Amino acid sequence: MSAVSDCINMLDSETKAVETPEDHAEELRLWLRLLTCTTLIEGEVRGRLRQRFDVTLPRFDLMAQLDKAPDGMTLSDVSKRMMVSNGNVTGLVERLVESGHLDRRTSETDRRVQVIRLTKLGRSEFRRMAAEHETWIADLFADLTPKDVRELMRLLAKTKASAQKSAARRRP
Amino acid sequence: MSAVSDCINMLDSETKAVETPEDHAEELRLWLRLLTCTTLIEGEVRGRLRQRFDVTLPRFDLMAQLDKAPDGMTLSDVSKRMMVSNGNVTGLVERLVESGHLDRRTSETDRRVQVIRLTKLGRSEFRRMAAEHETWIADLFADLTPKDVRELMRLLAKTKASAQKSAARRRP
DNA sequence: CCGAATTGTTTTAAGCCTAAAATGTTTCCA
DNA sequence: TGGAAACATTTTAGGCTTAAAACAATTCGG
Repeated sequence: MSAVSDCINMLDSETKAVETPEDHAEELRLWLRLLTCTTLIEGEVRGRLRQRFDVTLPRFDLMAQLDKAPDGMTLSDVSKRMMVSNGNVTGLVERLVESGHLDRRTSETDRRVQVIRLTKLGRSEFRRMAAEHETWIADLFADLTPKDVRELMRLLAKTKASAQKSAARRRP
Repeated sequence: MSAVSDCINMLDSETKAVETPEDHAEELRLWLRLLTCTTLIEGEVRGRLRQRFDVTLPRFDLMAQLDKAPDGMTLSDVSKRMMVSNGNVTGLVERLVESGHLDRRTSETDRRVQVIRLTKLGRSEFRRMAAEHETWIADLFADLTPKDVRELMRLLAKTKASAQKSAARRRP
């Protein structure tokens, strides 16, 4: 390679002024592996919830959010926490109110807002499921040492921050 | 704590004969963080695919599988690779055949089997999307060092193996 | 104060996804 | 060879999910 092309390449890598097709195969593989892990575990949890408790994963997730909020949450809160669309929450809540697990009421101070809470039934059923759920998760991760867990936590925190930054770059 | 209870606890942890409510909060947090990362990145990729190419993520994923298999794949192959149900693939393929991206034919040697391939259109569109997709992923993971990437790959491989083992324990 | 943005929720249309049952085909083996 | 088991796919019924549009209530700035 000539001195001139060396110089051009150096400029490229320094300034990013020219498009050189870089190799991002490693990041791609990492993303696929991350996705595989999540899909695998999620499918396993979904199946166990259905078999043991005849409940779906989204219902369980919604109840988990509410269990942490004794004073209730608004639908937008839930939607942000669960990272799903608003309309999605509307339907989910509808079914859980119908089955007696949730209580929904319009806020006294802002008539746009719906506040939802677990009912007694909802809370007791959730607690029962959550206890077992925790053992499933422990079993699924059983081969990881405490050090592995710590290290994964750290790297995933870094990953999350990186992805959030990238997302913010696109729509500021 | 008495020597007797020491002894009992030791037996517990050695033999797992008695149920002691152990603390699995760390594993639970790890799972939630893993899920958050995946959901975040998946949502971002989904949005970009829709905006730039008006294509859905499942369609893109299916085409990605086929791009790696020039001789085509059977529906079950695809279903296993993508870790989704058979019926799901049927519908997905239907729509992609309809739009001219896929070619589906019954196997000559086994009339149960459907073999699908990318059409010329499908392949060229996929390659165009994949090139850009790769840069999105690189950007989403941009803050990870090469060492971080390697370490995550290793730990996720271990996680996957652990989860598969746990799943196999349940349905052998 | 009043209209314009903003905010919270629901609706709509389309597609994705699953588990289970049904259908058609091949293989296995007694 | 005949039928049972296994396999590949489709169908079914129901639920999940999204983006975008519509609707309702509040807030904000002039």
